[in-house]
Amino acid sequence: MQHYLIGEVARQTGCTPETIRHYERLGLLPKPLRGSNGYRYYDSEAVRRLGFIRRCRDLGLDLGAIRELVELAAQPEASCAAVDAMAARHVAELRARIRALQALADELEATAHQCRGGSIVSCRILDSLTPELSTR
Amino acid sequence: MQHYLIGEVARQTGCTPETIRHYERLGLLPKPLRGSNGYRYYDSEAVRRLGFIRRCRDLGLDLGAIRELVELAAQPEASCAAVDAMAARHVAELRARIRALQALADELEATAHQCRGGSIVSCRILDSLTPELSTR
DNA sequence: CTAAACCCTGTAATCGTTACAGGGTCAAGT
DNA sequence: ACTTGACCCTGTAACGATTACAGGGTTTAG
Repeated sequence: MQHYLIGEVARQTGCTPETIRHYERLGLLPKPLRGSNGYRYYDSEAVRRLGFIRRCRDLGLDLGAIRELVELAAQPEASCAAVDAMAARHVAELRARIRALQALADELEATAHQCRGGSIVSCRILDSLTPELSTR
Repeated sequence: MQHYLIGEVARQTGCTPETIRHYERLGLLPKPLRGSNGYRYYDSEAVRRLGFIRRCRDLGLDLGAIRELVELAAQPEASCAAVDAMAARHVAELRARIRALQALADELEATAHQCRGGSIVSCRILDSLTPELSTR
């Protein structure tokens, strides 16, 4: 059975060793075997699990949600519907974030185009970024 | 000349009083006048400036970038091109984030559809979230 | 005259990570 | 053998942007 040092695991998963130790402290990763020198030795299952966590983070899940998933996965008799529901909920959130970012990017781009090479006194960006105040 | 208590400014700009005091500590907002009771009194210029900051935050700019903008705005002779460049840079970042989120949402949605009501042992979501390990 | 709704300061928590200080270990090269 | 460099360890503190809390003072309406 192969084992890996924390640095190798880091390279394989795209996390840093610090993040891996951090996840261990949080209880998201099981405590790995330790050599007589105190080094952590991970098996491929641990690498797989960390890869899962990393990927979930990329998807924008927070560690709380990931913890839910990891715990769900640890009970193989549980219904897949719970996982499915989480996924659906998260997709909805992602779509909402995308819409908001899209609007903001469009807006910023539009205002930037109004301003080319003038001096800042007439710069429209700063003006257009400033919301109207209740003009009363 | 009208002046506003911190709570009124908060309501007008959508920040909390705590955030406003925080910005003052960071030097993003000039120190306001103080009454004999120690209360902060803001004028409409300060409200405007805070509105600008708030709006930039909504746009996804971090406080460092906002600080740059605020300082640029304070030097009216500076070229508008700098502001323009910042805006362009930020739009590019936003677009990249949008693309990534889009891909991830699609992926999560696709995998969720593969899994309806089964038990977790055969759940594809967890599998598909786990990246392929170097199969060697 | 007192209770609610404000305001103040200063400090610490949040989240997910990263950095640092101050050490120990290991493999390769000279 | 010995040093160099790349790794590993622990524990603690920083980051960014806020938010919460403790422990107080002030103002306003009933």
